[in-house]
Amino acid sequence: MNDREAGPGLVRRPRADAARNRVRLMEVAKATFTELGAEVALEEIARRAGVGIGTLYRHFPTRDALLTDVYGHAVEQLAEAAARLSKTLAPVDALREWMRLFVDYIATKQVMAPALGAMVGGTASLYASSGPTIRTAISQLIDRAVAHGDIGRDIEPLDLLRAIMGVANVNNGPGWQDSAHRLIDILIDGLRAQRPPVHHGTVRPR
Amino acid sequence: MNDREAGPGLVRRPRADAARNRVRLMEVAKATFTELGAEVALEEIARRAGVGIGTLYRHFPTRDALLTDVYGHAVEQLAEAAARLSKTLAPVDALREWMRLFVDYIATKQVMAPALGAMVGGTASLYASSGPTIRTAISQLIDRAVAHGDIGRDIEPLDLLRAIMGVANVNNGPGWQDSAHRLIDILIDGLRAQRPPVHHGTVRPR
DNA sequence: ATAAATACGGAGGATACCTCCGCTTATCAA
DNA sequence: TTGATAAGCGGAGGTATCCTCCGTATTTAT
Repeated sequence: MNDREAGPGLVRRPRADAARNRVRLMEVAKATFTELGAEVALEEIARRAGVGIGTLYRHFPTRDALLTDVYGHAVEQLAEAAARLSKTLAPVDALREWMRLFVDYIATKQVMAPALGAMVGGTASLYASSGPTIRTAISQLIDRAVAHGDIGRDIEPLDLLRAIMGVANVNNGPGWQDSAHRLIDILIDGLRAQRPPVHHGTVRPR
Repeated sequence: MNDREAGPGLVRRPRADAARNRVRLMEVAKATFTELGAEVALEEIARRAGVGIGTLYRHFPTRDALLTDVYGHAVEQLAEAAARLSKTLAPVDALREWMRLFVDYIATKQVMAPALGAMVGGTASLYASSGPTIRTAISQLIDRAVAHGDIGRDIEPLDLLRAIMGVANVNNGPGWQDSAHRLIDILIDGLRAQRPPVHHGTVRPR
């Protein structure tokens, strides 16, 4: 009946109530972050989830841990998008599209601004968990564009995102997305300005 | 002996102890912000200054008020620098230099990152007090470059600074200043990429 | 059914914010 | 100088949030 070996390495099935609470906490946390912002009191989340504060802290020892678990999948989606765009678009276009996607994610789930912000350089723990994933994604896009000769400038991948985050951190006025998109274009043009000598005749004018 | 008119509009000389405490608080706050970051407990500052917390709050009703008063002069210096650079350098160079100056300010007084950050778009109150000054300064530089035909792209002035702040917000590793400087060059090249048709023969290659 | 592991949950200590008000001190007029 | 009074001081204390700790309750596996 038991699918585990007995003995010192014994691993019990996780308790049903624990699993239930964890899932419920994540659902409630996501809704509450969206409704009240990422600074909401953790006790509010526990209260809404109908569990004690102790339970919340047991499952997610820090606020960052909670944010990471709640929004981690978004990071994965962004990483997948980078791979997909690399296959379907010209290098520079892929880079541009991915950055726009990044902005759109922030726009859709406002709360992701602090979360993604931390992921590209904020809180150490959050950075540790998701930073490398994001970094790999954008590095892949940049490397491809460099290899293709479209851009030649040496840029720290995450710095591109940090620049955009800077604009997004002020989602005042409905115009911030346009600002961010314009900034992306400017950055890309800036990157192209110093591209190495072209080696295949034509360079698509954007 | 009294240089004021008596009467309903009477204005006493401010009390000496009040003036002393205000100055002392600002000195201590500056030192403490630099040492412990902008998030330090205000009660710590009051303690170090040897005054009661009530006194601190009377002089500076909010943390932002304190930050503004402590770092407001830096904003003025930046504004003056913009005017000065406008007179001594070519438009694009003035813009570049000013942005570098902005970065250097952040680098020198690390705590200015949050303060300047708020000034270019964070907390409403801080933005209200210093935002316009900064905005005027950089707008002046951008307008001049546009008028001169060096850059043609429509950019929200503060967005340039926000982009740089994004990089500065992560002053991890000693390399961030270089990153910021590189980003400035990229941004400027990006802005130049779409400049309007030149109308005076030569355009200085950077 | 029972033992043992696991998880629950909230009381409570710690810290920080900010207000309020009785007491102190500086200023000004006489 | 002195007295009246405006101005300022400062910290107690209410509120809020964080996070830990541990007695109790639940679940699992035998």
